[in-house]
Amino acid sequence: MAERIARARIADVAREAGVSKSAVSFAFNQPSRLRPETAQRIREVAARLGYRPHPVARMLSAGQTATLGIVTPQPLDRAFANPFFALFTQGVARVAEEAGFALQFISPLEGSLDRALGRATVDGILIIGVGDRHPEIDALRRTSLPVVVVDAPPWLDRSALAVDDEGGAREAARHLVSLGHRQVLIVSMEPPSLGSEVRESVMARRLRGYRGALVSAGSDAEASPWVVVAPASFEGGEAVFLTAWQDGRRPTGVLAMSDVSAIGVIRAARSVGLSVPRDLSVVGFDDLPFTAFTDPPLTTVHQPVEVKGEEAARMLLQGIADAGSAPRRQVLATGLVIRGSTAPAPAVGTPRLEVMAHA
Amino acid sequence: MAERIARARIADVAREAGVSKSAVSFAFNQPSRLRPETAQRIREVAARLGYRPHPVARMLSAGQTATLGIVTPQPLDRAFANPFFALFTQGVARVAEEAGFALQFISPLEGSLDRALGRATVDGILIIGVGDRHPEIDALRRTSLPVVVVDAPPWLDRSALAVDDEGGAREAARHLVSLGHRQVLIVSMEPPSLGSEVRESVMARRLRGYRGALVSAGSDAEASPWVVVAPASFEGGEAVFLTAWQDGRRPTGVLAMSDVSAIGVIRAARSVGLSVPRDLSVVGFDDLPFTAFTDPPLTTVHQPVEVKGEEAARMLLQGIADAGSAPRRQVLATGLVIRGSTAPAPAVGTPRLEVMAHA
DNA sequence: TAGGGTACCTAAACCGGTTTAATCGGACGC
DNA sequence: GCGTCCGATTAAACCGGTTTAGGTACCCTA
Repeated sequence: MAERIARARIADVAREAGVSKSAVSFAFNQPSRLRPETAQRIREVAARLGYRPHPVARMLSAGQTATLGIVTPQPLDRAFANPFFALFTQGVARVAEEAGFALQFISPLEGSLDRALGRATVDGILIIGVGDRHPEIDALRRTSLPVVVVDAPPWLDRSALAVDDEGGAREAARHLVSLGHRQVLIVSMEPPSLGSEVRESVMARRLRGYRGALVSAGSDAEASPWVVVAPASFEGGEAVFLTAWQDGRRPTGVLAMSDVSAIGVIRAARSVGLSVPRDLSVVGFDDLPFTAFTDPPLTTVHQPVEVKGEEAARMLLQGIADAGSAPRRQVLATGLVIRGSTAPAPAVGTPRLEVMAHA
Repeated sequence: MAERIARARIADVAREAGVSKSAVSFAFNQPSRLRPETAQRIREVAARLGYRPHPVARMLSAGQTATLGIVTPQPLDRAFANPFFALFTQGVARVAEEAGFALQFISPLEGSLDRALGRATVDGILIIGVGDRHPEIDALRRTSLPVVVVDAPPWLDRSALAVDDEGGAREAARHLVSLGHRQVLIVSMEPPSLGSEVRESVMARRLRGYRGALVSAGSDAEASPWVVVAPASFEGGEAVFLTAWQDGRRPTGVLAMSDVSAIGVIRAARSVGLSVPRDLSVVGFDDLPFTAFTDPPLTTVHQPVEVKGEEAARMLLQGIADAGSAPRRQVLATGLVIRGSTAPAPAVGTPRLEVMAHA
């Protein structure tokens, strides 16, 4: 029913107030150019008609949108399935809002990031989780908008922000090694999209860290069949551990590249009768807030996710404000947080039997 | 340095291809109106110049933005602090993307939702968590855009979507009562903004459910000094329980209006030497995915958060597509999920002493 | 009383597209 | 041989604002 009243335009206000369009515009943007009474009268008429300048029109003539775009390689619902992304967004949002910028999410439209980008009304782009071999990387490169690349190798002439993935991963692996673990399963993350090869991605850097520490400890991981891939989600971690278990893998430790998959692994481990951390040690990555409350509390690699979001937003805002500014690069520190999901490796030979007894 | 190349405009392509602006536009939107070779040539020139139609200009003449707006009464970083919001967003995103719509978040700009709304370039608005006494409710009411109100009483002529908050809360309270709890602390949520009175808000409905069950069981809650308010966050729940404890409150059960504050309560309870659920039973609300993995697993009221997002998006899309359609109202079911954070109330008199012994 | 400011307001151009109405040349029918 | 219709293309209007360049009227000064 609700007789949708057509939105009042500037011309309506002008006619009603008996002035020109320009006068109406001035009344709002440069009142000093009008006689006070005139400006006042115009504002009253505008209020009466419920007039609001059309934001799209304003954007068009202003040539800017006051909006930051966050590009993800996955559909948005999948991106938000990892709390990591929400946390990162928090950081971005805090800085963006402070600067009066809105937030828009840009995810592949009908499978195409390129198309999505073409439709995005933003002043700058924040790219997260897109490997440098992403099939549409060229589309992203071509953009004339300011860009900050997060968690990926810096592109030519673009600002980049990352964390010390390799160092954090190495620390995690060393921790397991020092606890006596030699049979270690690495749970990598699913590449964001099919065909996107991994060269300098987050996954690759963490893997290097894990491997470096494991190999130098003489772990079986040097043969590298112990790496499995799963989506960064509870279910992903659960499924991948179960599969590995069925394939006959009997690790005493798991290095997961995300907290959510680590939690999934723990659930799966329990379902096959393993006790964490007695039979199986699990290390996550990210240190999301809830990992301090899980059962057991998760040992994980901390990375400053919110700060990463804040800093990325700041870099981008600067790139927008000062188009000529040189690209900046920044790497934030990571560090292992030891909680309750890791313990000394069980004595060789026993875990399997013990498990059987439990099952 | 990166000599930012000015974006190619339609006029540039037209000049370069030796045709009119209209021809260029047709080449992309109605190629049938052009001779095939002409269209092809124009497209080649466009590709060479890296031309992309300016999305803002397109929006302006098209009169639509293909974007859904999500309005929150709080700054975005605070909204995302509750995983509930990310989960809801997942649902919205799934449906929106499928329909080719982008997502924009609208939060108070410089404290004003009204101003933020005026700047939002969206085709429809999804409002979540805004009570009907919100100071800027009128600004929202006046919007000529299609609106779906989530988790709030329906406004005149607006579609609304909610869950059975009262029923779920009642079930939670009855559960505690049936376990013998009579000293129950209710942890409400902080109202989204100062001065926004609560009449038919989520908080009010849940409170009614809690109280109804408690009062009929003869709990002390009828005097109602046992309701405390906290932000929906880990820290919020933690702080509020500690304060209540210091004020001399000695509940045997806690009914929290969000999972995150419930988890915070559990942490606080432990810090004063209580064991959950032996000394204190805690019930959350929302049933966020991670609550199945907490220590102990959380007993909580399930609400279909993602489905709520999906359904809200669907309702809104329909309102956009069919402006004349009648407003719809929908209420989704809730239900208690009993896990490990609730247990029979400790025998009267003992808990306090036992606690002391622990501390 | 003409020239120069100043205060106030308007006409018109512009932002970058889309769309409707008009133009032009050639093929066709009678 | 002339009117008509059609296909291909363009000019111009439009979306709804902002902004620049004027244009009046009035006052002050020489």
